[in-house]
Amino acid sequence: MSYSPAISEPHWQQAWADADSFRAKRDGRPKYYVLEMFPYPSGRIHMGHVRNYAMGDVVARFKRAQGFSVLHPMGWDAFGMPAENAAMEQGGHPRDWTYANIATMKQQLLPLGFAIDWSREFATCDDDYVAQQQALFLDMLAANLITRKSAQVNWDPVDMTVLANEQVIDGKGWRSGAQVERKELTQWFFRISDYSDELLAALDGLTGWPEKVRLMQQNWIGKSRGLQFRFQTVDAPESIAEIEVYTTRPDTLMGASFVALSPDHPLVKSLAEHDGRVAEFVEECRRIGTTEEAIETAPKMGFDTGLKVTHPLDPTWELPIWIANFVLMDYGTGAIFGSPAHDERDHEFALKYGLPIRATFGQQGMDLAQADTLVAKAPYVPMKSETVTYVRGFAGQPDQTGDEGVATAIKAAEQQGWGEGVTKFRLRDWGISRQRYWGCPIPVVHCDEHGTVPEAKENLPVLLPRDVTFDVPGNPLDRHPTWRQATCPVCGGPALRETDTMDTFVDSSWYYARFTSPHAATPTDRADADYWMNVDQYIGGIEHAILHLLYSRFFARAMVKTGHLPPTAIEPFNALFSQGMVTHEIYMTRDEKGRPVYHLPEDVTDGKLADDTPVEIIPSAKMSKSKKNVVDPVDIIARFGADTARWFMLSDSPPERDVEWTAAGAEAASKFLGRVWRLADEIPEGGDDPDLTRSAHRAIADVTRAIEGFAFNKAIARLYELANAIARSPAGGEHRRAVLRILAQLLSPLVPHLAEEVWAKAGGQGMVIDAPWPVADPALLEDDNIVLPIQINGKRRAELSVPKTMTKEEIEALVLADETVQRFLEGAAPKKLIVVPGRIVNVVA
RNA sequence: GGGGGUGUGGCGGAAUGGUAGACGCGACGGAUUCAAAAUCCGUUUUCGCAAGAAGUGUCGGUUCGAGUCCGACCACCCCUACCA
Repeated sequence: MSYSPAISEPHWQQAWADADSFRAKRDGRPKYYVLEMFPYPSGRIHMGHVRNYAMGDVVARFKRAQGFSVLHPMGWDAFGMPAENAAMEQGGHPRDWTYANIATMKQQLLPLGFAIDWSREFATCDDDYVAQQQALFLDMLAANLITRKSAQVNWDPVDMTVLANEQVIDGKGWRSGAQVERKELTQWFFRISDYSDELLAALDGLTGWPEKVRLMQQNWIGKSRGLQFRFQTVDAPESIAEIEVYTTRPDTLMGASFVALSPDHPLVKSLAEHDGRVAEFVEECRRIGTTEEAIETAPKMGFDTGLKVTHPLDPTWELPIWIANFVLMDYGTGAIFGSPAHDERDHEFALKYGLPIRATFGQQGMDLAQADTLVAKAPYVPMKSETVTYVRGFAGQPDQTGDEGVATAIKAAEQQGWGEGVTKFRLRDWGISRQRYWGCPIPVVHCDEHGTVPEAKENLPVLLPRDVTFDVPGNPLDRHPTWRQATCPVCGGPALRETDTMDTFVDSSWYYARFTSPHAATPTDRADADYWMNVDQYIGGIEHAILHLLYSRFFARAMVKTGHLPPTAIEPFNALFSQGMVTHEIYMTRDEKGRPVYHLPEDVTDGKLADDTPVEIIPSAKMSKSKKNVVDPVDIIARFGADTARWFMLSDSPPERDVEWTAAGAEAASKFLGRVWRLADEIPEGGDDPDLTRSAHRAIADVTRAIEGFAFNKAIARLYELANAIARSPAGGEHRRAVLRILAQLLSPLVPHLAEEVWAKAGGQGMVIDAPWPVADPALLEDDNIVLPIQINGKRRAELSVPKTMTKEEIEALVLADETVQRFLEGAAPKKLIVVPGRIVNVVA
């Protein structure tokens, strides 16, 4: 008989299901909530899913064995554009496409044997989830966490929808790849920027998060301290009497040589109405901003309005007002003053348009002429912590650091009453309106009399109409003959429904909370939320380091404010782990025109195709359909079983790093698991082997530590060692069985099906999944005799086997008597003799 | 431009400042076999027959002792980017 995962894996999965082993229960035990980022139902699972969920499963099973009440749920991030795209391309309905994909993927996921509480499963497109998300929306609206404002948005002309800034990559839509246009629309916004400071400050407390992710969030929030003030214009139309600017370098104000407005600035719009050339220039900026290469190489472009402002420190000094393409409307006030001496962009702009370049400071000790020379060809931008000499300063000592210069400049402006120190953030409000069908409808109506009115809670959910088509671009909700017709909850009169749906990031911003009570008639059940929150361990890809995690942190705050989560859940994820990708070599040939043709791994043997054509092997990259370097988990499970896939995904590479899938590695994993099975299948008679007991206890200690430290590759290395030790050991009978039971327990989080087989064969009671995690006996972790390496001048030259209890003096005597040591010493006494008990000896000759 | 990270055998990777290369892959040798697959047992950092010597990107430093700590440099990777 031999190991047959195709039979045993479904058997044990059934046994676990029969025992309802994975249902999360609120009981007296301490709880543990482990969550992996839920998948988008694209249609098939891939190796990345296997790796992600295998890691979560190890944690879930390990904590379960340690006596925790474990919550380990699974769901589907089910709204989003691919469903609509599929409907456009192949016909059909997004809803049908999505639920069919969910069914397929669930059938692919189940054979992996994950310890998931499937009774909590939901999809974000379920009517129930939509209902609770809308209830949450109304509560947030009432709590002033949502606002509606007109905003410049990124418009994707292909998908006919608005994109968030972060969904625009190099000026193109992240899904469609189309050039993004600017467009003004009234949008719904979550007021995340109200929480900028708090979201930033709270990062310090997230000690269970990778430093890297915290840093990325910190940069994204982008806090800066600067001065805000108004320039008075000279002889300008009344509508532009003053221009408000923001600067982080107010200390360079005496080097100002121009004021520049963003092309999107409201003042520019009013100027454009009177001056066709302004309108033309703005138009040109927009064109440049959205053409192919422009983003990288965009030249500085400016337009002199001919208008002037007066300098706040010298009313007789006038500066020209320009419009410049490099000034962003989204940041600060959309207007700046240019100080070319100490800013690269301003310097480039000044050189191009012949504007003056005047230093405000130079290297320490420089006089005015030297400083001006210094900045003539290139700007001087030292670290703000560096001490410089101000030659055109207006506040503080001539010699001070940039930081001091900024602080004293702000102070002076405030004292003189013409400006104030302000803190700005890069983080902007989160626009959630999408002109799409397949998303959660925003539950408001527009009434002629009462304006925009929230839908009444008793009228929820506002569900999507099913009878829609996707034969033309744009939002089918706009075209629907009756869906928009609604009743105003205030006056009962006729009203029109909002046709925008929510950004799908909204759906994933609170699903972790919903899992604590997935069937509650409110967004959460407080008793459940209080018990299960927070997520103790969250696991997912680094690609969500900023958006998803930041939005989730905002939502947790919003849910605390609206009473849906306890205040302790304000940071919802105690610990975060970012796992690496699954990669594979790429196999390529070229067609007659030299274009690359990619080949699937299963079509390549020994670097050749079936017809003997050699393929070019390109180094590993993330598995992707376009490069055809994909391995389908379904095929691997069919061939080797789930445990092999799980084992290989966790072995070799550290979890945070990329892992390369290789056929040889998968086969090796399968071979090892077969070997373990045979070890349990053929248990010889024989006696005890104390060395084996020691090996087992060392393995318990090491594997436990490795799993706790997310070092699954190291846990696996120790399990190889234990299996090898058993194979070599003369132990037999009950002693061998006892050690095999320990092996089964240690294997169970990683390869749970095989572990049950081994447990059963080795005479374990019940199922290994119900056995408490073993604890190592400290007395068995060390040998009575230890091998002490002897270094001479720091190089290992000899070794000494001594009893653990031997004293330092006895060891010293033995070392000096050692043949090798004597040869090196050549009769002389050692300069120094260092004995680190139980560790090492170093002889300094 | 800014920020972060990583450099260890043919490969993936181990090493609380204390025997560098655990464990695995691959390779090589052997056993078993009519033969092969599977399985089992060895060897496998480099140079050297050996004794031995060298060795963790480069150069320096701290230390009895450095892959690990400090400084400079080189290379590669990732993120981010006109943020005033």
